[in-house]
Amino acid sequence: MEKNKMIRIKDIAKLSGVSVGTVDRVIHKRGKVSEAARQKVEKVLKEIDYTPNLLAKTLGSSKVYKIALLVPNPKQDPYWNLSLQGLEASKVEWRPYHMVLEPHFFELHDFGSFKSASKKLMDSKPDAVLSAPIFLNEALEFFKELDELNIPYVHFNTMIPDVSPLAFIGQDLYQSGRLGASLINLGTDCNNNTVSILHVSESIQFSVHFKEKERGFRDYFSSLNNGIVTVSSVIIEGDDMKSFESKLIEAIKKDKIKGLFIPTSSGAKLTAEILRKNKLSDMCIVGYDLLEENVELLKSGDINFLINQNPNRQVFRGIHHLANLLLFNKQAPEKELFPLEVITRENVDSYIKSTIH
Amino acid sequence: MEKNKMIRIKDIAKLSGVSVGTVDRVIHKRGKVSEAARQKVEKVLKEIDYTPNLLAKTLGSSKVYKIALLVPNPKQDPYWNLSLQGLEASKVEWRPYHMVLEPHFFELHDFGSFKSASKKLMDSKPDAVLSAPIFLNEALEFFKELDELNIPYVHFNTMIPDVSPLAFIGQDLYQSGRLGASLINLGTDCNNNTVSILHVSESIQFSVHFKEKERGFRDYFSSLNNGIVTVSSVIIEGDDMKSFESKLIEAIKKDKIKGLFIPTSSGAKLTAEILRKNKLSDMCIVGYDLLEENVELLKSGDINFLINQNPNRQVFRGIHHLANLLLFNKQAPEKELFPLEVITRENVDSYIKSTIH
DNA sequence: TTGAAAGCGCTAACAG
DNA sequence: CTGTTAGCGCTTTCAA
Repeated sequence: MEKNKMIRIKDIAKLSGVSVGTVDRVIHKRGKVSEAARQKVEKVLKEIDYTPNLLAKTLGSSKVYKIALLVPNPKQDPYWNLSLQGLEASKVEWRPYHMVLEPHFFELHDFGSFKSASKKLMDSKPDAVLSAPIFLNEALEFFKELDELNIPYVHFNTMIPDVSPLAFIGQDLYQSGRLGASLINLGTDCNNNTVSILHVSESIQFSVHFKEKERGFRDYFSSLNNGIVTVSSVIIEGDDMKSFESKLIEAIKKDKIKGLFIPTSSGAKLTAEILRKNKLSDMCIVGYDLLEENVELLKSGDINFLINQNPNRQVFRGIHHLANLLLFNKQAPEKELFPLEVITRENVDSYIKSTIH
Repeated sequence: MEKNKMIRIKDIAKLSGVSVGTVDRVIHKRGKVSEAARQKVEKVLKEIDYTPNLLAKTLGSSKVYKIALLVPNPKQDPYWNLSLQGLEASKVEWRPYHMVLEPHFFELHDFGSFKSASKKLMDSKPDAVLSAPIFLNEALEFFKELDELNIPYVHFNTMIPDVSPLAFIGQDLYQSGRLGASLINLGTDCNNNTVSILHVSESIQFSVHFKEKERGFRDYFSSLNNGIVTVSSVIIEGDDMKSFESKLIEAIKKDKIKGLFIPTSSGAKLTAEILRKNKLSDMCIVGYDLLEENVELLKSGDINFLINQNPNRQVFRGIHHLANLLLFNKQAPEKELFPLEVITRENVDSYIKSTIH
């Protein structure tokens, strides 16, 4: 079944008639090898299937790898706080392999703080970077810089154009929108309804993210042929929060809205409070992510579904790929798409209890 | 932040005034240590926080651990085939740590084959066992034997009484039944319906499993106060397959069944085929697990929901716990409950694509 | 440009 | 009973 013995550098050395030192130099391209020796070794390497022993490798080496994280300040937004939990899990996972993980935070609505955070990050000379690509265009120069210095980086949460990270970790946002639509379709009893997508104080920087979800949402309903469902959209801008309530209520009354799709994780709570206050309880609401407040709302029946983006695991996997690259030189898949998890009142506890996930 | 240096056996030796050999003997309780030396070392151990370096440990040791798996023959049932995929993932995960994983199969309906498989398993002298506890009572003596030999074992899939494995990995089956009920409740348009749980050729051995699901299913509907839903149950026994069709159709007609809950992963296909043949399309069906056939049915709209039990990951986690025990002496949690994953036509692809999960 | 050799932290065999 | 020592496979000097 299994190969009898693992092949060691020593074996390769013997086979190619050189010393272990030379083999090591060839494998790691550390130069200082004659053309003749290099060819002999590479010939052998081609013929056999050598996998270095990770244990011996990190035990024998003093090199410490540093992976830097660049994310919005978790104190500002519970969503990013969730993602940070993945960092802690990663720390214990990789500590044995000399991997140091350092988060760098910036303020969501302050480009200046992004500038300075990314500067500090670069100063720390990381071997790799995991980043949530906020401030899209403005941050392009940051990714350029990483490219130039040959520092590998992985993106998560939102896929952005014109950048080619080593990998992207996240969900299919279009499909996420479709799923949200299908859940609302399930939850609203009859046809002949209006449903609406509610954009509540979304950062402009994320427009791609929410546009994709909206596209999926609308496509789902327009491809539905059994009933007439109208899709509208309500937009609540950044400092519009005072008029949020009146605007929302007005739209609901005018369009007879029966279903609300809220693509921001923190929008559900604001909305549910308004609906409750105005005694509008026959509404089907789909929100995002297992924030504590959202879990409450699900249990109390104020909202009907959540779609879980699993930000903590996104970070965990992002670091996994980076570590694998640094340690084994193993290429990550270009895209790792996460499952679109449907959370209801009846399965939410099972998600919260499952520690790992 | 981090401790400056990791503490090594060498340090402990110096602190307690003995040699590394003695420290090693104390730590591993290999005897051959004088009371005086033991006390000195243990005093130091108590004061500092020593964590052995796993890399050095497995590198320096020739010990190979063997974990045996005892599961139904995957060729007989696609469900168990899924679970076996977790084995392959575990193999690559743990190979670097000298962990050998060996499956042992038995036939689902043949107690004799269970006997001989478990016998062979014991003969292979495993260091730990992961098992799906089929043949409940009949297998008790097997677990007794493991207890006596002090071989740790973990159960997955179904929790059984009167046995205390190191850990149980699986789902809350009662809640799973409730979830199934809630999905059917969503999927059937109006109230005043009959819904039914369909027991199709379930192994008697699993009765606990299905009883729990049924209990949750019934409880959900009886706690519902907004509509009158009647719950019936249709039982198709092992060799009753010829009369399956007539029996099912008869029940549907008689009770005006609008929703079917099918707690076996392989039951959905049989049922869906019959319904399609008899042109009964306005039925809400909830089945289990991402068998290829079930995925097809979900996509074609013949069934409405699947609840994913994630058997492959159950195996993966079970082995994870066992390996952690053998390697680090790290205790596993008594129960690891998995999230109850809701699969619909709109998110099924996202689950299939996500390799890891 | 090369080979030899000294670690990395732990285990296990071997003399005392 | 106890200390010493030779590996485990790889990295990283250091001479040659």
